[in-house]
Amino acid sequence: MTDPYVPQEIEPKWQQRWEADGIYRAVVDPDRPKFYYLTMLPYPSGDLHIGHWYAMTPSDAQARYYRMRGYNVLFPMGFDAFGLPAENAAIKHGIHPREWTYANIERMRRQLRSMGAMFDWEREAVTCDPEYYRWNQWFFLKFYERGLAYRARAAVDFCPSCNTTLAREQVWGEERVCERCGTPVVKKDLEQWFFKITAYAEELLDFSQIEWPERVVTMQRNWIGRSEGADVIFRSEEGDEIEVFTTRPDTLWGATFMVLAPEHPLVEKLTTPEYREAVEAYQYQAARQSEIQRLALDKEKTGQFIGAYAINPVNEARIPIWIADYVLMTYGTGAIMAVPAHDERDFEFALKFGLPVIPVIAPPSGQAKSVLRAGSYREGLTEALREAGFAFEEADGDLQVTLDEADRERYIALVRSYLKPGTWTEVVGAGWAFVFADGPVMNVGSIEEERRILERCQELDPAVQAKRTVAELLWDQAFYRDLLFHDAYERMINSGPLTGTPGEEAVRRTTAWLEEREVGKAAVNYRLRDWLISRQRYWGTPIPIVYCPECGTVPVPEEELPVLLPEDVDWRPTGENPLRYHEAFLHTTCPRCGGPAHRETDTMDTFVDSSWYQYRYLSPDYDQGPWDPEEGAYWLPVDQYTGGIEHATMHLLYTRFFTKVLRDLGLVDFDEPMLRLYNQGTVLGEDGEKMSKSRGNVVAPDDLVEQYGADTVRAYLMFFARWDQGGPWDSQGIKGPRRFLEDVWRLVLEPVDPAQAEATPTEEQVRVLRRKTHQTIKRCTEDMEAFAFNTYVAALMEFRNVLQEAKRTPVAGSEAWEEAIETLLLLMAPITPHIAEELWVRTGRPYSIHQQRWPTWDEAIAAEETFTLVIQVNGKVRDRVEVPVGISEEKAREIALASEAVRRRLNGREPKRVIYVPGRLVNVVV
RNA sequence: GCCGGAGUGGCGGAACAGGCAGACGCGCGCGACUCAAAAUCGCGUGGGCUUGGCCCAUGUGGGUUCGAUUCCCACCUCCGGCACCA
Repeated sequence: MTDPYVPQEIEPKWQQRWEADGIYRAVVDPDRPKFYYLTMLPYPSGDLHIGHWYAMTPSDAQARYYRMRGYNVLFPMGFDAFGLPAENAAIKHGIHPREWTYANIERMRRQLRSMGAMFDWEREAVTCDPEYYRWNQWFFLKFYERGLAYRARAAVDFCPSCNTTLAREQVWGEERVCERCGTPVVKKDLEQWFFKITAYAEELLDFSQIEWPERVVTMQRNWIGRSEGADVIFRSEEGDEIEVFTTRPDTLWGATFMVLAPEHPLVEKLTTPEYREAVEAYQYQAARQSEIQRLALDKEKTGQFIGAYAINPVNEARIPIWIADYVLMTYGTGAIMAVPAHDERDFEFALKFGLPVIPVIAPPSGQAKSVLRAGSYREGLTEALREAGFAFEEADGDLQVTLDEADRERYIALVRSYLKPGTWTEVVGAGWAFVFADGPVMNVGSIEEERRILERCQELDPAVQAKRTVAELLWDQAFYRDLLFHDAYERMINSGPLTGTPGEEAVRRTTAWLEEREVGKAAVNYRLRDWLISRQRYWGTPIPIVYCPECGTVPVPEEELPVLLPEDVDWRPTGENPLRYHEAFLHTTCPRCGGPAHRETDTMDTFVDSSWYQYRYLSPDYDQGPWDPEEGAYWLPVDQYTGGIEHATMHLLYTRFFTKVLRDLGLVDFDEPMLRLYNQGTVLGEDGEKMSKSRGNVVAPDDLVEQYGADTVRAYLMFFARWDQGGPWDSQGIKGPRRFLEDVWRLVLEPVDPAQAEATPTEEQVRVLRRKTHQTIKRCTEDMEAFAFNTYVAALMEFRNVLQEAKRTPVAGSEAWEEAIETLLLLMAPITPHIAEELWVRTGRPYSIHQQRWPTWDEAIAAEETFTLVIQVNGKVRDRVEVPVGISEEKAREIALASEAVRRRLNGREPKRVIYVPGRLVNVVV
């Protein structure tokens, strides 16, 4: 009797043996090609989650695969050990964050070992070790020297629950919640430290050197948000420069007002006394509004005139200055020129507040519209219009005419002679013309003209006396509405010297024109903001800065690093940073003048730690630099990185930025930290929802290992879904992989029936088995390369099914059988390393299976001899015939036409067409 | 609103340079073993019908094609990201 499969016994045994033998130790070996395989490091929360297993075990399988393929693979692990939970635990339970963190790390190391992964533990790095964060400080100083770390006062996002500021990337979604705890953030005006990631905005948009998922690339691209346009300098009447950024310099002549962000620094100065009160009220309300997250979804525009005017530099037009919260201080210059005719938001604003609209770009349709109001024209006009070929419709006596822009003059001439005295009509198209019966044709081409037209209309018609602008007057005619606003790139009109410039040249020529006159220049603007790294918390890396009353802001000298986090601190129940009250930490001497000074008490965002951990892993004990350059020269950069998508615009952006700075510091000689990236999906609870303690749908890996063994858990995680998709956990489904392992156990260990063992297999039996063996190697190899772990396991299961059959035939025990078993075990080694090793060694093969070469397949052996020729009639399968692989087209057609099913449908007729797809099918078209 | 991704049996999922839809697994049904149950083994398992055969089936409706889960158009639903970005 074969002993049963007891993973609880064999798994710890092999884990210890592998570790004792150091078989996963990766050392620099210039003779072998290296492969740096990295998976995101966990936060030591206390317990390994099934999500960690889901992230790490398929990565481990692939790392093992590369190893078997002959690469020198480095697969390290560490802990992202600074952060809030440790500090919250301290406040709540009185345990020091250090103690809490290191105890958790100890526990998680044990749990990680139970995975049976090939981590090289001698490379482990823990980010809260002073020997780690010392280098965070060192990098900070380097950044500071280069002007890449700076302190500034700014309106920043603050999480009231975490009691600290956050980077823009760490505020999520429409509700603007804290990435960590989900609490809505508030704005605060604070002095904070920033890393100047915007200096690398352009380079960060270049993804040409990395193979990353399109999804991540798109998210980063959108996050950086590059737009091209021009900076234009407007001036207040008093001469203050007001710079705006616009992507549409070609619409400059249509700027009829300016809008500043409510918190724009010039507002204070420009506001006239009679508007001061109203402006301050608006500013107060706007600030409050952003705190309430503007939850009211009505996007109704609000704003306030500040009493001042600006001069449009292209036409000297005097335009009012407003403030409104739809202009953001954080984008561009915090001020805009408003072109209501060609910007939807400005249009809405202008209509609401009665600001003039001047069209300066011809509409894309090339059409114009005109309304002749009932009673404003004499008899015979309809006939005349018809005769002249103008299309129109009658609506309540009004005539609504749609004409080609080219016919504008002809139309005006015709209509004029029919207008009754004291009336007018409009032509709205490329420009808006007013045709007065007893006066000139007037064009809405400037603010003055707009005024004059409005006044004249009001004189003639009391009904329009309440209208504040021509646009408002025209808006009343629903027929005109689609022509009053558009944002197409088209021919410029009403634009002084540039009138007539075609759409495709408009932006470029206007920009050149601005540059000549020195009132503007081409500019690129980014949505990306600098990375706010200050955190008002204890459990993080102290920022190595000292404030001296004499010398100001002074960096701590390199040789004084690390600035140690003091141990003996008093916890504040509010979560307020205890460093601020730690006298010994706070008070220091100025490194420059030796006088009394005090330390910066903010600590760094923990994303600083994870921005370069892949380098520290190489030599976690090295003290001459952040890492040993010799190790770096061999292992870097990371060849394959795996982890969750949630870091797309945080960690994954920061680490790219960091690497580019390190390159500019001369520390690395490449541009990108991770050449290839793959994002796994998420394991959901059995109810299909995100796993959470409150839902009670959490799956604990320790229990699963206890019940099924690590190999089963690994195999199931790789089998149950596509890795990049993830899906709900199924406590029934895990039985499949467990049965698979038990079947393999018996398949390999239970002796073959002597009757079969002694019998000689037929050539056919041998050929069929070997074919399956080689086909399986091929499938598994391709699946492994493609991260298709689910079909990889499926292929192994299929192989198992075939072997179970074969074991009952004389092929069992043959050479082909041995080849099959050996192959099976080798292919299982990356997925289920323990059972593979156990069976490998038990069958007398040399330890360790994890030091064997990956099997190769022979195409000739893997090749099928026959295939199922599908016979279709009109595209529907009607018959199937097994035929040799090399069958000629002629022969295939013959077989198909001879098929009973085909003959019945043909019914003596000739087929219309016969389509032959080699190796697949014949389709008879009747 | 904009930008991505996805909709396939009872369930998880296979198969897409256009060519046998449902690999593999779970579950379920029947049978064997058992006093019995579990475990295990064998067989079956998309739906329907007038069942030696035929019809319908890959979110919905169209289209291209000899042939569409795969390509094109429109729409619906779900998930993710962004959201007054000038």
